[in-house]
Amino acid sequence: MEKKLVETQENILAAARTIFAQKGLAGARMQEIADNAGINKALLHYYYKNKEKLFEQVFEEAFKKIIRPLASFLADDSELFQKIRNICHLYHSMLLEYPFIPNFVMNEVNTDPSRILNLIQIEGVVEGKKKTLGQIQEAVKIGKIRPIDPRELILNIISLSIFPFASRPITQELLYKDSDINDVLKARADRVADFVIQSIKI
Amino acid sequence: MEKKLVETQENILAAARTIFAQKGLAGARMQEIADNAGINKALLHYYYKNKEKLFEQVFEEAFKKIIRPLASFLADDSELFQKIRNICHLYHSMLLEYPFIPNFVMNEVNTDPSRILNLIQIEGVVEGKKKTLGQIQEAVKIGKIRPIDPRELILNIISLSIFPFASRPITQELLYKDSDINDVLKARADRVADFVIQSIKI
DNA sequence: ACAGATTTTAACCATCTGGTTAAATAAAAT
DNA sequence: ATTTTATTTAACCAGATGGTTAAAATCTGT
Repeated sequence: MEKKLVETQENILAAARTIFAQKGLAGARMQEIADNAGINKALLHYYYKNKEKLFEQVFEEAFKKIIRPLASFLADDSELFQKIRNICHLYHSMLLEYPFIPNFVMNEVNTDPSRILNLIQIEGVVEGKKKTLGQIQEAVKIGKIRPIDPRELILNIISLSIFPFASRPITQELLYKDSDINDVLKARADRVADFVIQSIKI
Repeated sequence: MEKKLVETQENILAAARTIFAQKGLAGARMQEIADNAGINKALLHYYYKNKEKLFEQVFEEAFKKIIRPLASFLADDSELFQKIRNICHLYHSMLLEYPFIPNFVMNEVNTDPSRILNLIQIEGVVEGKKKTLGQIQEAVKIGKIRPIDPRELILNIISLSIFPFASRPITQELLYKDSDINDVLKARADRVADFVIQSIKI
């Protein structure tokens, strides 16, 4: 019994992820989510009281997928260049599996910024941040890397890792019309890390 | 008479930009746009037959604001490093004025990718592209810059320029909670150009 | 076979929303 | 002054949508 219960729930969540990611909270239709999950609307409401509750769960999952690689990076004790390679790989492997996440999260955060305020504290981001900002500052001081604002370095790494996924339809049409952009993105983790390291190393 | 006609129309468009950017096509309400424009719903429909037509105009404007700096870059005859500085400044000054555009465009393109297919051909992007891709390849060949796929270089420049605006709410909360992120973004054009050039130059 | 949980069917409802209409007013152009 | 255009008011409508309900049917563990 447990099995079917969980299975149906997972069908609903998978459908909700697809529809919400494509159309957003306002554009998604409960009927379409039900269809996509292979059930009917009544059963959908039997599992999730209302659209908002279902959305919250999907959004929270997605947001955590975005914030976790960053938290890992900030808490990582490795040497700086290795850390950079690590986060690039974390983001790229996550985004190849869930390419819809950046757009989805950024869009809903834009619509209702208060949604993240509760979610952003958790996951141990705060503690790790101090450590890594200090590590970068130290690397600048001892002449291991060029002078750069640590926050800027982090922002650059994230921008290079995430933006190509968020902008995929345009980027594909504009730059990779002939080739397979998925292969491009697959190979990109190493390239991004090299690009960043090349820029800061002395 | 002309004056008032144009003024009302501009009020409507300004309101539509605000509401559509915040809530998307599906989430926007015609009543809210009318309120925001200081008119009533009947008059709004007197100017724009329906929501879709109004949205199309707003979206087209926004998309052109995104694509034009890129077209400029691709058509630019300057020396490569100067071109990179140029596009970084173009994007940053545009986005400081219209910070909502990246999110808005990426989101709606994601919802309905066919929307850009007509818009992407125009603006002389196609011709310029060949030129700049060749220029970058030549720079690699003569050893002016490190080996890099030209499309990748372009994608990196755009990622670094646009992503921080698209992700502003999260970035602000995460990295720039104490400082004013607007000042950060204002100073960023030069920093991004330097970051890129530093990475590719030999 | 029985009890309890899951799923379907199918109808229903209240509300919201895009869009319309028609008449009255105000403003501008002639 | 008269005509034309812009704007308001206020009511209305049809369709979509989130959500509910109740009864029947199906499944599952015991």
